[in-house]
Amino acid sequence: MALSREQVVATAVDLLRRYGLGDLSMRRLARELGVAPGALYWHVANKQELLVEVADVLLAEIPPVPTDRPAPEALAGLAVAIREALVQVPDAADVVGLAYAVEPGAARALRDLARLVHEAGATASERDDVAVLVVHHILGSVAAQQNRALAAHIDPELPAPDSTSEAKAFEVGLAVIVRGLGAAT
Amino acid sequence: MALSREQVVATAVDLLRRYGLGDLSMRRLARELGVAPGALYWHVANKQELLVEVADVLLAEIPPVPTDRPAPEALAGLAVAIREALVQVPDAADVVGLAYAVEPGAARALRDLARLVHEAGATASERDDVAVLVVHHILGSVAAQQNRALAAHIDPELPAPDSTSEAKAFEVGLAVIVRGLGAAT
DNA sequence: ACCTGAACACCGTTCAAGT
DNA sequence: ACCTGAACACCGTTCAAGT
Repeated sequence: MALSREQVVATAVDLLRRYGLGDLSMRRLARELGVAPGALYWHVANKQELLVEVADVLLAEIPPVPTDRPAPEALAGLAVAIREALVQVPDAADVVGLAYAVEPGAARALRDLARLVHEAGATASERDDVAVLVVHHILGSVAAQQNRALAAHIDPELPAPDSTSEAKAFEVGLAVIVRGLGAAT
Repeated sequence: MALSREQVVATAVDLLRRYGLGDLSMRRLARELGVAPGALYWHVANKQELLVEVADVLLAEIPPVPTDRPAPEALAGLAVAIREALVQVPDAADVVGLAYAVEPGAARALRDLARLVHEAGATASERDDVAVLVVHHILGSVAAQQNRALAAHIDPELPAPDSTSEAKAFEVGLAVIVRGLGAAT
């Protein structure tokens, strides 16, 4: 049976989850699918396009935000949920960062985030800029925790990151942003 | 005359400035220096160590912050200065992000930033977390602007980023953070 | 001490030719 | 329509051997 674009993307996600971006090469992916490397280029224009698709899959898995809570709470909840989903996937910050640069509004989760920023008190002119700030905070926090885990793995002298306190550090920054929104001039 | 570690790092910085990270390979760097690729490994353990040195050079060039202004102003001024310096250098966000993950307190500019966050009203417990937030905001903003410039270069349909409005978007996010600091609970 | 030559195990991408 | 085979132009890193 012929290969499909969906199959290529799904296997790429699987490879990323299991071994990280370093092992997500076009050649490795082709081997995993039992085809020649060139075959992939029938289904996907190039590696960058593939990675954008991979990011979309990761972001699509984030549960939609409940509609009954006040906006600042819902915003914080969604940001935490996105961070939690991404921190499980090796190099997720790099992959999503690339996708976000290419097409910022592609994923529903990120559009919801922008909307909640607005409802939490950002003026119309601030809205997009603050949404970007929150996304950067999420991706930065994910990358930082994963980098510390990697460093601890290589050098056993270093302490392994405690995911609870990493999450807490993230929420401190998030709280500052939300407070800043409320205290608009 | 023998090669020196400083010479290797300086040429790496030059290559990054002129052609970006894609052309900063160990082999390309060796060619530029007129030596065999293996020669570099006498002066530098591996590519990652080299990139950390490159980041340190970039950050060392940022002018120290004047001491006479109030902390929130000085903080904003320094953040803008760091962003401005890095946005000139292709892929600077990736390089500095890597270095920051490996050794967060290495560069004077970043230590100053953490100190000013404290003086601008962060409690002792918030201090480091908010400094991290500001660094992520800077690196995210730099990466975003450079990515848009790249996208516009590839696809001439897209608008080239206007550096003034990019800077303004950055300052909006920064202002939210500073306000959030002042409005501590 | 410092460097070369040569190798090892890889990359992303293209494209004529096959089915 | 979909894929193979083979190539092109690269990577980072190691290490015996040379000076």
